[in-house]
Amino acid sequence: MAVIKDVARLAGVSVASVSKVLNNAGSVSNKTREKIESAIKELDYIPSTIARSMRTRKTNMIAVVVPDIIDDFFANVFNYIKDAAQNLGYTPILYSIEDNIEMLKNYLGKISLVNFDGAIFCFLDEDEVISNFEKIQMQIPITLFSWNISNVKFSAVVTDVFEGEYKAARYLIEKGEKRIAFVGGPENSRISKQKFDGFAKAMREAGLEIKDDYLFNGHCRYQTGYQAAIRFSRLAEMPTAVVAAGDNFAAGLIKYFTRKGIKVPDDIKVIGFDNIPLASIYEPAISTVSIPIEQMSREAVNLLVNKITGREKANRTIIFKNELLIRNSTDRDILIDFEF
Amino acid sequence: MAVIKDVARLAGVSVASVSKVLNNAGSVSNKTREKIESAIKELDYIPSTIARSMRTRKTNMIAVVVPDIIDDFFANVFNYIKDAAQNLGYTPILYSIEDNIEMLKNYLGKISLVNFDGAIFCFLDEDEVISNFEKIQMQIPITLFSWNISNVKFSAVVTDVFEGEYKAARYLIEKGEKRIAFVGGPENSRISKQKFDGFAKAMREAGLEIKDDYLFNGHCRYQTGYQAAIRFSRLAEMPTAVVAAGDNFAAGLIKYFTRKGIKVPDDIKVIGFDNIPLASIYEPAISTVSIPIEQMSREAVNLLVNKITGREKANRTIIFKNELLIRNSTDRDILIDFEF
DNA sequence: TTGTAGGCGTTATCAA
DNA sequence: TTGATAACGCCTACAA
Repeated sequence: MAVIKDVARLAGVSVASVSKVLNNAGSVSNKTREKIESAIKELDYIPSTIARSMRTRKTNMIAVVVPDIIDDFFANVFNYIKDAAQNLGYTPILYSIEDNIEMLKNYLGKISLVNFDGAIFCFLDEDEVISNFEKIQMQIPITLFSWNISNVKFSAVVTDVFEGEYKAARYLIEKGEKRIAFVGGPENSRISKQKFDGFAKAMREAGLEIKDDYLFNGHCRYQTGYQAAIRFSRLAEMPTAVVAAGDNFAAGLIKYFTRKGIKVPDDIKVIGFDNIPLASIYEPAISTVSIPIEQMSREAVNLLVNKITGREKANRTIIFKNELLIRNSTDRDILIDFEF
Repeated sequence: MAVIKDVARLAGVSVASVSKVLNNAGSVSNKTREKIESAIKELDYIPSTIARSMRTRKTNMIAVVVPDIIDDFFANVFNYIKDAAQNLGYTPILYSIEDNIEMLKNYLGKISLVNFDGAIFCFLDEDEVISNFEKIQMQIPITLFSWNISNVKFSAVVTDVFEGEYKAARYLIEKGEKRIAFVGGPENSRISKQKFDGFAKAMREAGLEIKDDYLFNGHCRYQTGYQAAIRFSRLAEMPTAVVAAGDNFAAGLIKYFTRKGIKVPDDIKVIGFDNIPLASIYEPAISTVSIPIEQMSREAVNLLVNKITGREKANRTIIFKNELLIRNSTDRDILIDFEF
């Protein structure tokens, strides 16, 4: 591996000049620049980003921490973040905590977050770790991708999942449903609680009871929805509608119901959350709450990079609207335009 | 941020001793060790991995390059690789080339793959880039996750997708299908060609014609399958079965057919590939070819790490079997055991 | 416009 | 068992 010194020697100049050409900073005559450039080519020289990082104290890497990368929602979020980051010259490093707060703490505590120029945390602002976040923020900028519309301690892109789930439940209630079940993510996760609270508010307002039997929690996978459906269908009095806090749940629910001859939406309605690609491709297409993850991801990166470069100093929160999308898992006859 | 010098000063020892404790190498008396350890704790000292990398020329990072991270298949592959790598103390860095060979070349050429201790390339051994791979391999070990069972230039975990697709087509032919269509990935991708060739072999052997109208290619997304279904269903003579080179294709196909009242599997049979979680949760459950990605991922990492550590010197290829899984998109009455 | 030299935070060699 | 010190490859005053 050639190093800068080799280039300098071959070009017959000093390392300083080579460095200047590399970073096109400082002044070099055209003649030396050419000599250097051809030496670089000849040697296949690539500057060591490690040595560079050591010297400049920047790595051009950002940490992206998500609850669970197997969940399509976060896979998509990460992908958008990746695109946005790469466009700005940053490499995103993915961390998945697999819905395990201990693992998160572990990352936060011992991982050398120092090696990153910044970090983005997606739906991870649990009370337990907020103080860790503040500590980290003393070292490097962080941005939250979150549900918390009133947070002021961090820069954030947020969408109000409480309100989103409220709208979902409200929709079912207005259609006349009374026995409505809820399938949520891990019980101890903050975002799950937010969604549940939105659901609960709609139920309370309508004077409807929230039965323990109608509640189910688990990782945001098909399986959880499937299991929930098994439980629900064994009840003496089955629910007639389910608010699912994720599209994966919804797909699992529908799968089991359909297998058992329970028709969706005729016998039971199901509504999801997130609007992952699966939601529109599933049959029946899944009604859901859509979150503008592409824009949110892009802005999350912008916010972070602005802080990293010092262009922006104060914390800022950008709020994004979510939207109820009605499809065939709640309404047999809705006609859906597929864009594809 | 405290550095090693601060620790040494606080403990009243030399940096050399601190370093020894950090790497528990060399010999230090218990007394100094204790002093150092408490100094570390007091200062919240974390060694700089950058400086460390600079000195040791190891980063403990491996590059993982996949064709398209939005494809669930590769999201799952990456996740397994991630687990295996982390268990061995390596951080995987994800690169998605988005089915674009130019982007791959770009990564290969200019990216400082030098910063990685090794790299894993997933289904990316196109002829065009093999020579680049060899060049890279002169710098760092690489492992291929591949279809190429007879490769000898690299260490690899492989599964024979040619044979897998052959089995899929064969199955439909044995059920009496004659008008069989094929939906494949990007035309210029090598793995797509392998799959097509497997399909074509079965067709040829059975004396069946491969019509141009029955061929469709695109990125491995739902949309491609959906579009293919549109095309197929407009034909004067529709196919009665489709071999889809990915489960996403299959889901898109089934979606469109079902919407149009074309029954799967009664009117048309569809078979996928990869056995992503979606395949079993879809309704009807999708017949597919299953690849043991968990074991393959683990072994890919093992192979690579063994080379990195020097435990293994020669190239080695491990071959994994794939398996035809019959579900309801080809057979109405098959009863499927869901493990969930 | 060019070059010299110091330092970023480690590890590793070699004396003491 | 300890500690000085020289790298690792790069950037950047500062001097020439």
